[in-house]
Amino acid sequence: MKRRKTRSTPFAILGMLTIAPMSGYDMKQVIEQSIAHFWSESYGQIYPTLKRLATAGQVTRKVERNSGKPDRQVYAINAKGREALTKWLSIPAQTEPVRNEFLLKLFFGAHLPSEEITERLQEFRTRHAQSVATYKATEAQLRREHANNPNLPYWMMTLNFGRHRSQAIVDWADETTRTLQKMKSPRAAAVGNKKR
Amino acid sequence: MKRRKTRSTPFAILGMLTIAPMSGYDMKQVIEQSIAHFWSESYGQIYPTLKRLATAGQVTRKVERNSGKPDRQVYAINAKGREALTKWLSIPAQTEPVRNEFLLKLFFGAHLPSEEITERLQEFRTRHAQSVATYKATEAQLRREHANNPNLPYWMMTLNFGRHRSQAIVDWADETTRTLQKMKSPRAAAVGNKKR
DNA sequence: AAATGCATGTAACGCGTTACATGATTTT
DNA sequence: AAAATCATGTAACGCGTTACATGCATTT
Repeated sequence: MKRRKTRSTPFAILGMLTIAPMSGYDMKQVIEQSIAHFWSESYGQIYPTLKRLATAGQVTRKVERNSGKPDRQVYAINAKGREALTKWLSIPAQTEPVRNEFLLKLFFGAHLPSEEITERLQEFRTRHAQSVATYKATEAQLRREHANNPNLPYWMMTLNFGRHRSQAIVDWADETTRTLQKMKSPRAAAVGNKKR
Repeated sequence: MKRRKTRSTPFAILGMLTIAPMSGYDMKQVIEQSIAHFWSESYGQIYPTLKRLATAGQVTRKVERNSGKPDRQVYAINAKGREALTKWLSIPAQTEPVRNEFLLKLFFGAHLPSEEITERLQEFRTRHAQSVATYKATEAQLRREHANNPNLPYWMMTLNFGRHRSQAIVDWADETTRTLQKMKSPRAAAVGNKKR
């Protein structure tokens, strides 16, 4: 009677097909250019899942023959698929267990020289500062290229989420860098000052 | 020659043992009270891993016999274990693939009534607002109870991280709620106003 | 000549969660 | 009387990634 994981992969794939019919190969690229900042799928998931969805009658498959290039198996979502997707969408998302290796290492930071921590922190900050820039650029691009797309508001919301979060992390990193500086400076050692 | 995942579980466990020697059972509780906001381990991982670490000579095991209660297998980290941990800590954390079901559902929000989205968003906001409160409380508690612990600064950093991130999410949720309100109000439909 | 892109798929592997098994003691 | 806590462990299962296999066309 325990809660079982709602394997979300088939629904992620159904969702992608509501944007446009596409092949497994396409889908990998589209995912990387749209939801990569909060979702990922590998070919090893995509191809078998598309097949299973076709068997379940939630998507239809059409073979596109191309001269030279391999055949493309193009999938499209149907009414049954849309129904299944909508049903799943209306179930509140359960919070999945978080695992952040960076924080884990920071938690045990006392076992490393603080210069090294500072370095890692800077790398981390840089990554997220770049993310903020990317989010902004993508927002502008989407507004231009999909102005009348009914999905646009929701796409913007997820981008906005990423931007807010990354910006918060940048701010935290700067604050933490200052903390580390203070820890290194002699003033901070006022209490336990045994040497000198 | 491809990058393989650095299974971090054994190192998380070694790290926990630097705080204090403990049993597998203890460790589960300690993890839940300390790093749960960015890390989790199940018994199914902890027990076998402790055994393997003992075989590898990175931890030592002592049996504590108790009247009535079952024996406790208490593990402690040794020099070899510390070495392995430090080595792992100095490797920059690779960014693991993110998967956020909430954002995935929001991304496909156009398929749901916007009232439902608003509801989910509010639940989400509440969860993170509570997190912020918990982070603050935990920070105060740690400052009191572990004032002279050399790990304290690093523990605070991870808590701070969580607080910043959750606060950013709360802010984003409020902003997004306003966006949803505007979408519902008739003014916003100015462009595509076909009916009426 | 070698690498990259297009395109589909399977097999192997690893990690992690959940369920199950056991059993005494303490709390509700 | 039932449920929760203490305590350890294994087995089964599922999901997801990575590696492998194939092969033509195009780009470097």
